[in-house]
Amino acid sequence: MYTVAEENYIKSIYHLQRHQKSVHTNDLAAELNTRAASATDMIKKLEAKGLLKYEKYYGCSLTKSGKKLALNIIRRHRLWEFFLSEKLGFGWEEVHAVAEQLEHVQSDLLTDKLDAYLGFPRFDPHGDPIPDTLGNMAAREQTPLSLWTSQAPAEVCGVGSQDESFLEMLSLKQLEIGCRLTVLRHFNFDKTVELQLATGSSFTISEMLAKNIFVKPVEV
Amino acid sequence: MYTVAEENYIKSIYHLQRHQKSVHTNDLAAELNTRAASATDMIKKLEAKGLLKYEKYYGCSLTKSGKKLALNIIRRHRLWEFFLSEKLGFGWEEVHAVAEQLEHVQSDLLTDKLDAYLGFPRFDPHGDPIPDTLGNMAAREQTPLSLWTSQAPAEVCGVGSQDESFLEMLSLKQLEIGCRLTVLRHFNFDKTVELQLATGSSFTISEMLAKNIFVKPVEV
DNA sequence: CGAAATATTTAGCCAAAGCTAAAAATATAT
DNA sequence: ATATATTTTTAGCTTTGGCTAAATATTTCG
Ligand SMILES: [Mn+2]
Ligand SMILES: [Mn+2]
Ligand SMILES: [Mn+2]
Ligand SMILES: [Mn+2]
Repeated sequence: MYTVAEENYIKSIYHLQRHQKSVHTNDLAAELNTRAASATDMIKKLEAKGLLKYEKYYGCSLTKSGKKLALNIIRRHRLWEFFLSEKLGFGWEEVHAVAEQLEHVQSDLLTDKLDAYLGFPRFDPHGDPIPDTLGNMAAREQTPLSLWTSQAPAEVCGVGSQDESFLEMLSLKQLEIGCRLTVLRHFNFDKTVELQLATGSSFTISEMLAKNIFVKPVEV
Repeated sequence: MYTVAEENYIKSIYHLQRHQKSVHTNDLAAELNTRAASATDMIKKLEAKGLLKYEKYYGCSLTKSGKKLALNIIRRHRLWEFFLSEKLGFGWEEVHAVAEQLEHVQSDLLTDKLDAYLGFPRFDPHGDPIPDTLGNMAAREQTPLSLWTSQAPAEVCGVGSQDESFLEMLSLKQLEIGCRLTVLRHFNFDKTVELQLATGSSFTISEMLAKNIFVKPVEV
């Protein structure tokens, strides 16, 4: 149906659209490690296929059918990540790269059978919600630790990057999905955050790290 | 490492090589549903990469490293077929098409973890042996029913085609891998074969069918 | 406002993998 | 042994998805 390149563009546009209303050529090119000229070309092709709306020099945004396709690709990606992590024993820093390939296997039957086999999981190993067949998914709560001011205990429920070294660092510091902690204080000078794990150990993390760890209130 | 097209050529050449010493351009093109001119082009590219030896107007044959690659692709293909059939509940006539896509996911870690997860299976759902990491696999016994003259009970252990309608027909006639039967007689006139299942029911199958069902003596 | 900087598009390339039609080599048949 | 048929290769074209460099539009700043 769609080429790998087309699917990668659609997925990237979808992700960029969460932050901007309209997706700019340069941002898209950066996201896909390609050049603006190439992005412009592909945007035109995707518009011709009715997957997005495009206004010259302004940007593009997905149509209904573009969004539907994006959600299907994201569904495949996250289901495979869950499979790799849960069934095959991959580390959460390893799954993304392999899922980038697996997400392009086109078979709705496969996707749905995989979903059922995995027990209809609602979140991938990074805490991102998995869309169902219709494209519905859990709303993501993503308060970054950098903005978490409450004294109440918090639970790590997501991460803001798929970077391998970032995820490895989190594992090393025992900061994985589901882990509980309290924020002891925010240092205003350099925006570092001091926190304490449920295990008792406490330490300080950089602003960059704090921005990429999402937490939610601990369920009662 | 290698493109999908390259991998498909290598795999086809490997399969054709079982029958001919040297693989001819036309046969290769037919196998891949493409044209002789395209096959010639790709053969040259693959020779430049050291995967095969090529003599103009004569044909080509895989080098050591070409064979190694072919076995790795076949390993991936058959492991995925086993996964789809065994874990996801696909029918044996459905797995081949999906495995054609999955076989091109390139990650040795994935292949090996999948192998372990599946319990190191030795045969795929069609009875074809699965190569291990080193490329070793069980020898296949493939006496077609058309040549099985013994009165002794035989066990179905392989099929000679991946065609969906063929495999569906076999399921319908209860002729699946592992099934036991005895050959009652060969009709010389039209080469049809009369056989009897372990269930007691007996019927006659066409020459074409008989040629594509492989059997072996029942283990004692 | 107008100049400089930045963003985007266009034009003109390239490589991969396919195709058709024509040329060349090989095989077959009279 | 020559003529015919088949197979294979070559030449030239197409599409997809890249690229660079130049042109054009937009934004920002003095
Ligand atoms: Mn991912
Ligand atoms: Mn991808
Ligand atoms: Mn198969
Ligand atoms: Mn394939």
